[in-house]
Amino acid sequence: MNIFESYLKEILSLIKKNQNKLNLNEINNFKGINLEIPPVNFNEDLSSNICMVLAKINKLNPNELATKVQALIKANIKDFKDVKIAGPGFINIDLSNDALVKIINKIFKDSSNFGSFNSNFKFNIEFVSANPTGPMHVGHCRGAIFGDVLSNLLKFNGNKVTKEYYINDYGNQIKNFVKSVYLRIREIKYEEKFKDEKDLYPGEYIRDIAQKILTNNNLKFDSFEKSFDFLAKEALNYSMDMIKSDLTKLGIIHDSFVSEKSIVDSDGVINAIKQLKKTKHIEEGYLEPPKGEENKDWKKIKRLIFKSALFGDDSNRALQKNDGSWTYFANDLAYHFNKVSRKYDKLINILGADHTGYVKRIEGAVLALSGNKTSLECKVCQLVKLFKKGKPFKMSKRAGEFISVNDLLSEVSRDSIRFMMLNRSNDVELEFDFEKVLEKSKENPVYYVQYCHARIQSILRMINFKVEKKTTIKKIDVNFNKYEKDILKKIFEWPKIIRIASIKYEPHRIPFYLYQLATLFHSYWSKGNEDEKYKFIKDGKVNNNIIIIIQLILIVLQNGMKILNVSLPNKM
RNA sequence: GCGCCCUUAGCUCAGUUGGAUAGAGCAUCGGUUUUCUAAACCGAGGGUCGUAGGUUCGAAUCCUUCAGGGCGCGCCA
Repeated sequence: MNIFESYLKEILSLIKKNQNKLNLNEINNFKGINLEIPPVNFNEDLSSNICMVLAKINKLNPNELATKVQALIKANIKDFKDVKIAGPGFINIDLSNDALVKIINKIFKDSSNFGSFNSNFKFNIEFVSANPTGPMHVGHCRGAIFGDVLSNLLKFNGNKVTKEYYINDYGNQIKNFVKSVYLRIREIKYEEKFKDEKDLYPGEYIRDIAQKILTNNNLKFDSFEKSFDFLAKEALNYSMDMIKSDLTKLGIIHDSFVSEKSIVDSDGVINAIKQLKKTKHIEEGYLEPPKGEENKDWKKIKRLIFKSALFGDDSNRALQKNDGSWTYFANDLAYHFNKVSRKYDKLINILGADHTGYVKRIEGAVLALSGNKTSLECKVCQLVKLFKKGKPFKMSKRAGEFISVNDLLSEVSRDSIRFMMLNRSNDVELEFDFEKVLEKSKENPVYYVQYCHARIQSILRMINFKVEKKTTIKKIDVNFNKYEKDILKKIFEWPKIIRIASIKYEPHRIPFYLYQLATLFHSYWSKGNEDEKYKFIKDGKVNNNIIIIIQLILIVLQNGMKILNVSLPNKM
């Protein structure tokens, strides 16, 4: 819903009609022309760069053009109270009260969709995909919440979104994981000492899994090889249950879980390779030795190679190991071929910072596999730096020392974690101060926004006012005061925030915006402390302007927090 | 060495896909509760937007150079 689109159209058609008078030859390229809320220091309701853009294309003086356009608009568009020229050629517009009423009614009419714009794509967003070898830790949280909120945001605009989790239940890591469980079982059942070898998982949760398996089964577990298939299935189930339970507690529910093993077992790799051989993206050949540290396992052997260098990757990538078995990347090709075959319009992967080097090859792979029909965009979330008592706190699953999501959730509310993890752009590192997040105070932005909602609900309770879904207003009794106007302008900005957040896949813009909106409200509210005339409630009543304003704020808070999936308490 | 990301107030960060006088929070200093929720508000100080060029009516934003920091650079997953 673009609430100013109709005005922009009116202006454009007016200009087209008067093209000759305005000396405009080129008029078909309207790219970059906008009509939006001016910066805070300006009092006008709307602002357009139209004259500057058109003047550039037609090689005219922007100010002269603006003077003519100003006269045209003034004479023809009734909803505008005043039209001014400012700066290098901006057209600034004051709306009439009638126009404000129209816009506000538009918002009220379809309040639960206020801010969304029509979009109808089929998305697949893959996120979390934490290895099923242990519980989720704090670092996983960021990508998890990012992906979840991005999904909500895209759905808000009318897209269809599949939230997907890729289970890496294949390969050496799983072997080591299952071996760890096996050894813990031996420890419990036969009192054998747990050997702390370097690739094993020493974490306490492994013992829990072992214990659960023992409780439910009366097998001997006298050979690792013989027990493997059974143990792998059981241990992975317990592990995934842990992860799913953590995700649920964070408010995240995936629509789809895809197993790497099942992809490989159903000849997925072979099919993907067949496809890529057709398109000549795969060849048999030799690779250069790896550049970083020396690798004693490296062998110069003829093997299948994906030509990822065609897509900007540093080098081509091996699909087979020394023994001819598939690499992780080969399996991933199969998985993404599977995604492509499910006919999505757009694929998104949310990755951790340690996977940046992987982006080009996998994005290239999707283009190759789909014949350029499907695009994959990888969003990389930078590290979460955990601080404890002023010192960085390192997490390592291998070492078994980490703060799990479960630990975190036992002390910090889900709301705070969700809001906090989105309070930075995904491109920058996030400092997550354990102590700070534990504080339930103004340090924590989520409380500030929730408090805004609680205050509004308190007012509504006080005057016994019931908010109706589809309300309308007929006119505005008195002009909005400057505080109300500032809030209105912020409200009118909401669709733009949503649009940009959606286009750029940047959900962090939402918490930032909501915080700003809450600031304006708290500020206005407090004016009543200084000046009696700004008190909201007088003789048990609230004037119409305030009723309008707080209902609008409610709409935005509700739509925004619904996307974030953070609660809005009525009382605090 | 190569790739990706970052560099904006003392600190942590926003910044509208090129717009007008670059903004918040924290910290510092000073104010506001017999009053609708002080979990709040108001005011003050604080900036060569890392450096040097370029593109144009206009650059924190785009291009190039250099410097500093982070992540990665397997035939691990």
